[in-house]
Amino acid sequence: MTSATSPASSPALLDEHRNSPGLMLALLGHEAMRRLRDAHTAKGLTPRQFHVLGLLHDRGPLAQTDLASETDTAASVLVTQLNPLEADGLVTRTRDPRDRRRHLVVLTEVGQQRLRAAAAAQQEVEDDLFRSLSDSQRSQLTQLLVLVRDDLTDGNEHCGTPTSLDRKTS
Amino acid sequence: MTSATSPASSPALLDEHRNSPGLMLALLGHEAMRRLRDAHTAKGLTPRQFHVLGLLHDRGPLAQTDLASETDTAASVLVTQLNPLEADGLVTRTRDPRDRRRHLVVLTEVGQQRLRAAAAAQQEVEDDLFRSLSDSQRSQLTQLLVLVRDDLTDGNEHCGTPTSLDRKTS
DNA sequence: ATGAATCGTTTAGCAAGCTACACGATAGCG
DNA sequence: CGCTATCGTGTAGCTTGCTAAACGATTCAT
Repeated sequence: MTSATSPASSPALLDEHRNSPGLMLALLGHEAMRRLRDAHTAKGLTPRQFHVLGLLHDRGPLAQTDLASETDTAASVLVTQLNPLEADGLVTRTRDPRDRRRHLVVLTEVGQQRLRAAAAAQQEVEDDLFRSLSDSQRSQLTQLLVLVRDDLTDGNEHCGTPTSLDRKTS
Repeated sequence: MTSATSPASSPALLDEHRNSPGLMLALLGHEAMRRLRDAHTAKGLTPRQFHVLGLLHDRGPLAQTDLASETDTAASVLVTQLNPLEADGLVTRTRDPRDRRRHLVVLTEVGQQRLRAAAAAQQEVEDDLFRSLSDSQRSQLTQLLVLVRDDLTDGNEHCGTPTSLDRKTS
C-alpha cells in the first residue's frame, strides 16, 4: 500500500501550481478567448472573420492568398470564412484586372460598420475582464504581455526556438 | 504610403488592438495551453489526467464523483480519462467498503512518479515561456494574473456577473 | 500553342472534446 | 420486500476546426 490516505512524501504539487503564471496564463487566456469569441459571434462574426475584416480595414483590398498567409489559414478554410461575409455584404470579391485568377477582397461600408461594432464589443469584454485592475496595473500587465509575446514571436519567426518549437505531429 | 485604396475614415483598428491586453491574453494563453498540453502528452498524460493525478496527490484517494465535480467534468468523461490511467498502473480503483457503489481512486507510486515528471516538464515549459522576463517582472505578472483570476472566479462562483455571465446557449 | 504553375473553390474525412442516454450494481427508505 | 436514487460505465452522436485532395479558371514561360 503505497500511500493509502497519506500524501506524505512531497509537498502539495497542485496548490503550488495553481498560482503558476504559465497555468494562469493558459486558463485565463482560455476564458478571455471564450468571451471575445462570444462578443464577436454576438455580432455575427467568427474571430477569424473579425481578423480578416480588420486586415482589410488597415491594409485596403487584398487577394485571398495574401489574406490566407497573413491570417495563417489554409486557403480552403479562408473561403468558408469569406463566403458568409460576402453573402452578408460585408465584403465584395472582384477579379483583379491585373491577374484575373485573383479575387480582390474589398471591405464595404457595411463591413466597416460591423467591424467597428465588433471592435466595440471586444473593448467591452476587455474592460470587464480587467475591471479588477487599476489603470497603471493594466498597462503594467500589457507591457509584460508585450514582452512575452514579442520574445515568443521572435523565436518563432526568426529561426525556431532552441528548446522545443516546431512540434507538429506526435 | 499608407494604403492602396484608401482606408481613409478611421485609424488603424487592427494595429490598435494588436497590443490590447485582452487579445494578447487570449493569444498567449492559447500558445501557453498548447505548450503545456504538449509537455503533458509527451509524458503520456492529457491535461485532465494531469489535473486528476494532482488532485489525488494533494487530497488522497477520492471517489469518482468527487473527482468529477472537482475537475468540472461529466462523470462519463472522467471514466474515459481514468481507464488508461488504471491500465497504465498510475491509479487503482477499489470499491469503497463504506459505500460499495463508489470506486476509490488511489494514486500509485508509479502514478506519483509520472505526476512529478509531468510537473517538471510543465515547469520547463513555463520557464521557457517567460524567459524574456526578469524575476521581478515574472512575479509582477503572476500577481496581476492572480488579481484578474480571483476577480473572475469570484464573479463566477458567487452569484454571476452583472454584465453577461451565464450564457449557455444563444 | 502547349504544358506547368497559381488562385480560388468545393468536398470529404479526420480528430478532439463534449453531451445525452441507457444500463448494471449498489444503497437506503418505507 | 419493493421503489427510488446514486455511482460508475459504455456508447452513440454532435460540434468545431482542421487537412487533403480534386477541380475549373487563369496565367506564364517556352
